[in-house]
Amino acid sequence: MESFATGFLYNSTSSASQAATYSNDHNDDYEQFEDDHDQNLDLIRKTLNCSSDDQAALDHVSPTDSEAANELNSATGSGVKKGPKKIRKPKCAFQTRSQVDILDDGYRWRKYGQKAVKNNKFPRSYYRCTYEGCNVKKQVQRLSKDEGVVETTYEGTHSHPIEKPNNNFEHILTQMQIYSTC
DNA sequence: CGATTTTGACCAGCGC
DNA sequence: GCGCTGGTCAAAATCG
Repeated sequence: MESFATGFLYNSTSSASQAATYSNDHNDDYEQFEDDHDQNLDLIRKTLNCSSDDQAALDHVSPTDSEAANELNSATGSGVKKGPKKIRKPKCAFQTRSQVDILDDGYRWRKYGQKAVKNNKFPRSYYRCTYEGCNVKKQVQRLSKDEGVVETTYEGTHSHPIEKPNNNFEHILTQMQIYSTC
């Protein structure tokens, strides 16, 4: 399996927006990164290191920003009902060029949903970390405009170490956790 | 047999 | 108010 980080999307700790450098209309931009893995990591570092006021608005993700960051009241509550207050969770997204949808990042995930999304022929999958007490979620979606690109959105912060620390993608995540506020 | 995936239903937010 | 859309639940099915 080979995967390349191709672009960071946004950090939703704020609602400010800026030019959608990595929007679907710029898929050609990915190609130049394929030969240079270090450059990919540098790109991630640069983007994650942006202040929380920076947010690349990706049109098919950002509209759900505010509500997607709800506190996980449902973990103990009765199903779909949500609490009265919204607590925004750190959320970051990036794109990878990969043959597979599921990037093995070393954590154990359980799929809890899948939805067809607008303007995309591929469904979006919803995963939750299975570690007890860890409420980290992620969304995985393949771009219809470029089937080789998988967009992964992480929400929350793991409260435990990686369970399978010998994967190639772990290195990228390690980099991300160092340089991001997520 | 426990863990995970699948999938239809439900709910909330938003725009019109 | 209504319809659309995204996010989640939970029962059933499947897997290891």
